[in-house]
Amino acid sequence: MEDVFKTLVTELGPQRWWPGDSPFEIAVGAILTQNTNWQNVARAIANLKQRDLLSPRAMHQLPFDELAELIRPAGYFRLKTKRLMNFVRWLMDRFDGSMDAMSGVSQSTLREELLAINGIGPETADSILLYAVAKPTFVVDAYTHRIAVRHGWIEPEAGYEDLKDYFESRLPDDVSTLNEMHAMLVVIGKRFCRPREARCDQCPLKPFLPDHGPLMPE
DNA sequence: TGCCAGGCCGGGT
DNA sequence: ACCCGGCATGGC
Repeated sequence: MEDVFKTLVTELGPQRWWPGDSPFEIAVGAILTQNTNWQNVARAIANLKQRDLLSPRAMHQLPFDELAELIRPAGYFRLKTKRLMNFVRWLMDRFDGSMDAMSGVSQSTLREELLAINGIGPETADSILLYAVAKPTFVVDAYTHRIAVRHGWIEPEAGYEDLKDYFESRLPDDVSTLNEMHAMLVVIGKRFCRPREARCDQCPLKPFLPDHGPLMPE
């Protein structure tokens, strides 16, 4: 996996993720991008930013319908409005709206608390932990799963925790590595590992394919 | 034109 | 402990 990491860095260069100017913006993006194209999320975030609503306090006071209308481009907008408000309510109650204050709590405790919020699952929680709070955790997503399965690293039935364990046990436990690794896997996924296409000819990770048999689309 | 995008929840087996 | 339908917009 170290070789995979080095290969990706050589091919892609550092990604400097997550796109976003503040920890709160990153957390909002993590919720909005659930099963959604980032381009649509960017629109929603631009709407919020334009009105100076991209802060915990401002969003906390925003009426449901107004928030819903602004994030509409991100899809599932009524659902995501609830999820954003759940998160912001927790952030205000627990940390007085300060994302920075989150780093004073242990990773495992913070993860449990995030998972207890309705609308925040394992990927969103880990994204916030890694990219907004700088806790060393690996983020699993659809690309991670697809790439790992297609390269024969793990069985197709593998769940979130299986994949998380797979990568974490093979990578150093530091924020910058886990950050870059996930970011680079997403780039690879978008570029070379589309669904329905088993052809990974152009993929820089091709040398790391197992030599036992053809690739099956998950 | 359908398929897809950086999931998660709730109800039913 | 899984399995599935629902949730919604915009680009290709």
